[in-house]
Amino acid sequence: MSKGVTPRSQDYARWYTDVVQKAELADYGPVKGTMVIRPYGYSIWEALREAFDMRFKATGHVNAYFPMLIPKSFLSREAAHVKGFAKECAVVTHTRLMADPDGNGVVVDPDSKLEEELIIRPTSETIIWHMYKQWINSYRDLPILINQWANIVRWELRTRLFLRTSEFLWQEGHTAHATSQEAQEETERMIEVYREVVEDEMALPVIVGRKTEAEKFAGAVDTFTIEAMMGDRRALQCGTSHYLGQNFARAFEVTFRTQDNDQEYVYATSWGVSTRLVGAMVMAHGDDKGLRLPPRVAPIQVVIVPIFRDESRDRVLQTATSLTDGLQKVTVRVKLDDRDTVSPGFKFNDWEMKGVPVRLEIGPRDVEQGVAVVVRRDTGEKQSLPLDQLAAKLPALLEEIQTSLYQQAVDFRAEHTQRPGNWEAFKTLMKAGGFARCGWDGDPETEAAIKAETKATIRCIPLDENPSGLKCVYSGQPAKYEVVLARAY
RNA sequence: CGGGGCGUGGCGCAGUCCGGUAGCGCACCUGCUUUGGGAGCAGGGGGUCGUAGGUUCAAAUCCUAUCGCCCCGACCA
Repeated sequence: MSKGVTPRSQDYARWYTDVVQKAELADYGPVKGTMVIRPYGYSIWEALREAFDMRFKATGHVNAYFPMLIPKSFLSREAAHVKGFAKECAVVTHTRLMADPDGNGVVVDPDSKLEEELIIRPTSETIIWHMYKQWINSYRDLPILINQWANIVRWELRTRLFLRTSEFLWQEGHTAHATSQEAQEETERMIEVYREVVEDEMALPVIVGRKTEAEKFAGAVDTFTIEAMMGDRRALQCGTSHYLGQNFARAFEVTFRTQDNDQEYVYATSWGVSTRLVGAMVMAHGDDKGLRLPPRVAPIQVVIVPIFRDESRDRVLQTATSLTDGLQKVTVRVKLDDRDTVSPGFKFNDWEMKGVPVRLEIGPRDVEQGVAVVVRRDTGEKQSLPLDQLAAKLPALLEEIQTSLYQQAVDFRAEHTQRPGNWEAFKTLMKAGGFARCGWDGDPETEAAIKAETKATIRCIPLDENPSGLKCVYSGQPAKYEVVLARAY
């Protein structure tokens, strides 16, 4: 492995790819656009999944699993939805392979062609609503609050590890309600859950808002989003929650009897976050030494690197081992790196690349004095602390690092967010990179023109918008909305 | 799908113009010395040069075909 990563300032895209691979988060799969999530990357995903899952359950949801293969006909039900996904669906046409009659290898058995082709889910709305039709008869059957953790496939052209791959892992919540109001409350409840996890656990500040007509989910009435700023000042959509109205209920003919014995279509929501969030953490917190993980989701919070010569080996390792045991008792996720095959210097760099929040160095001198060198990954700051105080002090230090990473991200975003007063200032900002908060006249043509001229999109209409007195940054007309614009991933 | 580029040990590349014993760096293995910021030295293993034809005494190199991949332009968590 060559040393280090490409500096961010030199080539941000390459820096990202370098970090993902060198921190052993993921690797490329053999099929274009596919990704192997390696154990270290997967354990980060597990931490995120746990943080979300406990909150889903606390808000009344249950997990279930629906099939990956979907009859092709299901996709022709909801017009807008089809339009959104048809172009990127993988299709299963045959069910068998056979030995190649002309020589080596295998070929598709032409006799195994399916009568109805199957598609691999690009999202599960259709199959879930097919099932909901069978499960819902009465208002007594509502609400249904189901979530599933699954993989999905979208045949993407331009792919990047975690950010956009042909197959990815995610969570999709699909709920059915008796009233529009209840479904809308659910939509907003879940975007708030997303905000909480991303900000509190991932230390990543987000802007909560609604998507414009052009940017919302195919088939949704209303889409809520959380948007974060990455290290190159571009925006990344980190999670979405959709109010689907009765669109899917109509498409799949899901009706229920009300208390008054009327027949009505069910109201729906869906919401999801994906492994893209792992990429978001890399890009939001990483530096030229690699990853910087927020302690709450770091698979390893504290790594202990022993430093010894032959004659001091036993003493140092004994101290390091008992320190490891002691810290594990205060529920710090700690790892003793006792590898004999690499040097301490290599380990320092290795764990910095992997973003471990705190490193403890223990050498012969430290053992003599009963101390350890404590190094923060976020600031690089070093200090010596007595061994017997570590168990008491480390939990607080980890919380401090968590807060510090969040604050650094908040400050960075603030530095690169402006309110451009005119079109020229806006263009300059978009070219330099950053978030623009400004007025929009609400016209889709204006939105399209802005995108065509600057590649910037309306990331969202923030919940705390206030358009009064604002003018549209493009047309100069009175603003109908206050929006956040940026170039996005 | 339009434009540009590349296929040579695990990874990154040189060699191709001008045919003549397949090389370099990293990684890997063994040994010794090392270990407080990516250790040093010595030795070692590993490639039918994307594939298939052709030209030639001889092809990584020339010719033809073919496959695959990457980058840039219209969509997306």
